[in-house]
Amino acid sequence: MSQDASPDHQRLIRKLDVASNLTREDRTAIARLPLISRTFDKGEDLVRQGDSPKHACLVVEGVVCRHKYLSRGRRQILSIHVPGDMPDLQSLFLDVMDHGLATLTPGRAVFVPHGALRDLIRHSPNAGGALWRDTLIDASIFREGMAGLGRRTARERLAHLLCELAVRLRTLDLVGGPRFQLPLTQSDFADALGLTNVHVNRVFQDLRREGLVRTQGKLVQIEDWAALCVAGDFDADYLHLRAEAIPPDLQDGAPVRPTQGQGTRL
Amino acid sequence: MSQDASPDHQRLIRKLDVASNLTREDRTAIARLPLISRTFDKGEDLVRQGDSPKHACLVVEGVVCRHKYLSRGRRQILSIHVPGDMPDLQSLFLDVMDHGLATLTPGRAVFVPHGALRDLIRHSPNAGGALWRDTLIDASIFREGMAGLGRRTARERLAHLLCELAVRLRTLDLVGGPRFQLPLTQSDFADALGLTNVHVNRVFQDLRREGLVRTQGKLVQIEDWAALCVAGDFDADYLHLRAEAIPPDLQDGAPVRPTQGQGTRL
DNA sequence: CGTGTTATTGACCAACATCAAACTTAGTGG
DNA sequence: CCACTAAGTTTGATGTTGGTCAATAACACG
Repeated sequence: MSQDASPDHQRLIRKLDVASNLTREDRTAIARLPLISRTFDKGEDLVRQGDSPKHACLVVEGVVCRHKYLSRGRRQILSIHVPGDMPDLQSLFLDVMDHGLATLTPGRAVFVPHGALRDLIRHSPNAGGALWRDTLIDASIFREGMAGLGRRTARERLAHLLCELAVRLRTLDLVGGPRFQLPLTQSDFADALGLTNVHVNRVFQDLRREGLVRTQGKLVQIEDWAALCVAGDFDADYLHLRAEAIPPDLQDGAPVRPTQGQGTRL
Repeated sequence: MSQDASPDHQRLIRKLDVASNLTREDRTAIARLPLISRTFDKGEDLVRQGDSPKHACLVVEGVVCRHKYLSRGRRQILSIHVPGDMPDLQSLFLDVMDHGLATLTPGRAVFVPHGALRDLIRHSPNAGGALWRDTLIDASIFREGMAGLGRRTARERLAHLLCELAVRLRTLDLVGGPRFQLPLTQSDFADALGLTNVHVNRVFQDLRREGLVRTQGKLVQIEDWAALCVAGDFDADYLHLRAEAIPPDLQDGAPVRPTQGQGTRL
């Protein structure tokens, strides 16, 4: 790890390290990024649809989501972000935000000027690759989200989301074990899963009754990791984690999906 | 346009030009990419989930889709690709395919070795940026897809998809006007929209009855662009097209969505 | 202790799925 | 040019998941 990196820089380094290999030089360069810190209440907008931000946002405390509003007040949460994530990195190349960024809990974010990121990319192509790769993993998570919203049942969707969050929190060292806690409301889950809060509530009751999870208020604890993976049809491949970054306690449990083909086709 | 670029190269240049500004040098560099051509029947796999391709695929004829298979034979089409698209560009940085690539019609694709693309990125950072931007627009389309699958009705989803395809085909000069033809089956639409073919059929009948579209066999013609945009809650912003690339005949009709904020927030 | 948020419950409903059959259309070969 | 076939479209009857609405209960926080 870089010796002189601030805790906020460390978060970013750790995040990129989970999916890409960073050199010592990359870390040093990242540690030099200027960061502008700002705290947020729950439910605040960090960036709004239609904005043209000049900074990229790095979450350092709390939970943030990307979301879209549709006609008739409908809302879809596109992704949920935890400390280390850069949820609007795409703004570096896409001038106008096609979605908004909002907090789901109180928290803190730091903002990196686009110019500084461009310099980083220019001078450290490898770190630039890590950033590109991060945006590609983002897209992969969206794809998995599409598959879920399009074809999975409510129960599968909820179980799958819980599995995903468990893995992501765990790989970022944000929680101690497969039992993690996440302060989201059932309405938040509903907006993320394309369901209503009422139905999310009922599905949560099912999962509790079957002993897969436990909830206390807004906190969720996974009780039976393997069963939850099965219930959610969960396979972590789409997160594209480096093998070394996957915590051992989460490595099995993911059902082996029948691979449809091996080897490269020209 | 580059003088010495092959028609296949031209397709790619045109595609990147729709969203990014390419310099003359970029075009020349792109025109030098080695391409390996291959024709395909309908329903063939170009790349499979789990593969680790060493080439990126550029569609030059026909229609291709990215898709995922889930348990119990369920399938979700993630995106539909037309000539000019590079549907697995992400494989440049993500080693293992988290989804498959298959043809929906007979067609032809050319394959670009990853090495050649890496060279291009290294020597033409601007062209590299255009590629990165292309993958980011990809992600934006996924986000819009998530919002649709999660929160839009069957009717809105179908209308929206037709609008999107119309704009993309039009900006790539693949069709002459807002009335375009697309040889997809209703089952293809169903897999893309998270519906059943039966229900897609019924929604198509509604749209025809109301005079929004016309179908003959597998061909779809848009009859009332403005009304279809309204029916699909369609706003092309998420495609992140350069203003100059938007064909005039499609510029209006998209409903103005109330912007929720202006200006950059720090 | 009050007040606003979140969770829970129940009755009822709508959109879309399922299943199965019939009908069209586009090719294909004789 | 016609019969044959396979793929795709259309229709109807029926079932299920999850939505809607509205009220109540449980918390959390000042």
